[in-house]
Order: sequence, then C-alpha cells, then structure tokens
Amino acid sequence: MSNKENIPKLRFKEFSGEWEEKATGQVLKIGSGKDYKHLENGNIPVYGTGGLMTYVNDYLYDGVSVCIGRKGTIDKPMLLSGKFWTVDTLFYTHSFKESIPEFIFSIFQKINWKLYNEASGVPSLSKATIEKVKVNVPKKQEQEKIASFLSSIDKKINQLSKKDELLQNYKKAMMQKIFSQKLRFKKEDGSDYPKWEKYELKEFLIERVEYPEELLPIYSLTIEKGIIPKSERYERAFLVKSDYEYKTMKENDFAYNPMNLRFGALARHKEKLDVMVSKYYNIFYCNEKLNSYFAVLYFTNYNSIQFYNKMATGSLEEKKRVHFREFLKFKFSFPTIEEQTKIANFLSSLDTKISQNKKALEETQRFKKALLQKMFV
DNA sequence: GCGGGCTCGCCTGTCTATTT
DNA sequence: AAATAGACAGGCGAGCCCGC
Repeated sequence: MSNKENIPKLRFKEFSGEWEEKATGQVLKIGSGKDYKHLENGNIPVYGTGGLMTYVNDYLYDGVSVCIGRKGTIDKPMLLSGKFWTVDTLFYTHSFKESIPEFIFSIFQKINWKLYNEASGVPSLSKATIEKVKVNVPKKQEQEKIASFLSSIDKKINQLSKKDELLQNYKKAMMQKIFSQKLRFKKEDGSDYPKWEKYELKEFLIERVEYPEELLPIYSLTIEKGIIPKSERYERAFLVKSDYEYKTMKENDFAYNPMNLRFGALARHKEKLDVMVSKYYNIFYCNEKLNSYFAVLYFTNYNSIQFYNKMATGSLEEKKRVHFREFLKFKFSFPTIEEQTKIANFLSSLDTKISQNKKALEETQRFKKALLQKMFV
C-alpha cells in the first residue's frame, strides 16, 4: 500500500521527490535498423544484435543511442554514440524527451526483456511493445548524476574486459608460437631442449573402453565449455537410448566426438568424479610421456583442427569424421616431457591470470547489478 | 517503415545398415 | 563382433526478404 512512493532505495542526498512513471514511448523514439548490403565500405560501424559487424560509408543515426535487439538476442541492450548503422534486427533510439540515453541505457539493462517476448520461436520484440514498457524516471539532473556515477563503473568493467581480451589474445598468440616452435623454452641452465620429434599419437594415448557398472552422472562434450553435465545442455533426461550405451570417463581422460573433431570437439575431464558419456565419443588418456594439460591445448589448437579437417573421411562434407584408429596414426611433433611440462606451466600460469581477471570482472558486474537494483525504482 | 515468416549456418549429436 | 559409412535429428540465433 505504502509503496506508492516512487523513490529508489539508494539515492544521492541532494535529490528528493518522487520519480515519475512513464511509458518508454513517452521519453524516446525508436528507429528501425535497415539492410546495409547496398552500401559501400567506409568507416561507419554497422552493428547487429551480436555487436560490431562491419564498416560502411553511410550512417543511420549520429548521436548517443540505446540499441536493443528486435530478434534473437533481445536482452542485451547496447549504448552507441557517434555515427553508426544498425542491421534490421537491431532497433536504435533517438529524440529523447526529458531523459538522457545513458540513463535509459541503465534502465534497459535492468529490464527483463524476455518477459516481453511475443514470439513462440525465436525471441522477438516489436516497437509497440517496447514503447509500452513502463519506466520510472527522475528529473534530468538526477539522471545525469546517476548516469555519470554508473559510467565510472562501466569504465572499470570495460577496462577489465579489455584486459581479458588482451590476455586471451596473448595466450592464443603464444600458443601459436609455441606449437609452431617459433618460440622455444630453454632449460634452467640455459641450454636448449632437444628437437621436437614426430610421433604417431598411439605412442602416447591409451584408449579407455569401460562401461559403467552402475549409473554415473551423465556428462556431455561441448566445444565451448568442455566436458559438462548433460543437464546443462539438454532438457531430456537421457543422452543415448539405452543405459548400455554409455562409456565411463575418469579424471584426466580425454573425449572427442568423431563427427565434430574437425570443429575442435575435444576436451579433458578435469573433475575427480567418474562420469559417463555417450558411447559414440572416443575416450582416451595420456601415458607418462605426454602431459595432459599440454596435450589438450595442442590437440585443439588451430593447426591441429586444420589437420583434422584435411584428414576427416566421408563422402559428403557434413558426414566427415575422424575415426579413432586414424587419429592414433596421426603424426605430430612433440617435445620431451620436460619441455611439455614447462610449456604447460607457462600456459597454466596465463590461465590463472585470465581467471583472476575474470573474477574481478564478474565481481564488478555483480556490484553494478546490485547498484542497479537499489538506485532505480 | 514495420512485423513476421523463411532459411541458413552452426553446433551437437544419435541411430542403423553395411563391411571387415 | 567391431569398425565404418551413411542417414537422420533438432535447437537456436540472426540475417534475408517479402507483404502490408
């Protein structure tokens, strides 16, 4: 009853009075994105729902604007400024009335857009829907104060994500150099490690064909996230038809899917837990001559994936696969186990840095989210 | 200009028939 | 019986395009 007052929990003390509830359509206008294909190359950025796409020689709008997806990703608004173009699945906003885009951007980040999804299939929003969404706004001065305060946090977030990107790129670049042997490590005493020698993979890999005696947690292989619980991917309770069609996977085992190895579907099971996965995966582990951490990066680096693509067999492009027998016969150059360990240590120290930075980033994002909850009505 | 259907690419597989 | 080839499966995002 008493929440008639439109006042945020947390507020700069120089401001008072209620915020006003308005329809989004009252405070801004929405512009539609357009096809950009007829345009020539230039230096005006083109944005799609997923972000920057390309550059053209004409612009749709010049100024600060909040953009939001029309189809596909509809809950990731972005703030653009200067001259830009948006594709037809991305709305932009303009003609702000008694409001400023930076403030609206914060509000838009708070809104659960999926609730406004009208489509049954691919999520989508329409102009009319967005215009009807209610927003609570204070006077412009307060908006500016809040926006500038939040922008300092955004700045921090940007710095951290930029750092993340740099670290990721650095790791990628280093891996390229290391695996192509353009960059070599030296022993502690300064001398060189021996030359890398070509070996068939069967020198290092041992297949594990074990069928679980009791039901174990069902796991699944993904390119992005590695070996993860099946429930994170599928709604359904099973992975394969019968309980007899699973294989056991233990800590440090590798799995790859013959159909998808050429896309990089190979990962190491990092948990202590024994799990079961589809029998269609090939499961194997490294002997004492191959460092697992080194191996997983080596097997999934760009050049290796190119190689699998070349070697995959099958009549049609989409039916190509890499059989385990063939896989075992692939010849790769390997350093000694000592050098592998050195490389693994170096790369894992990078991983540590990356995950520390990611932690800081996530913390800042959480902090911002909490502020958004408190500083807005 | 706007909304909605279409389609394609990508990812991620599983199941079955045939050959070895 | 195991390995391999071939076929079938389906979610989902987003660009493309068309009709109103």
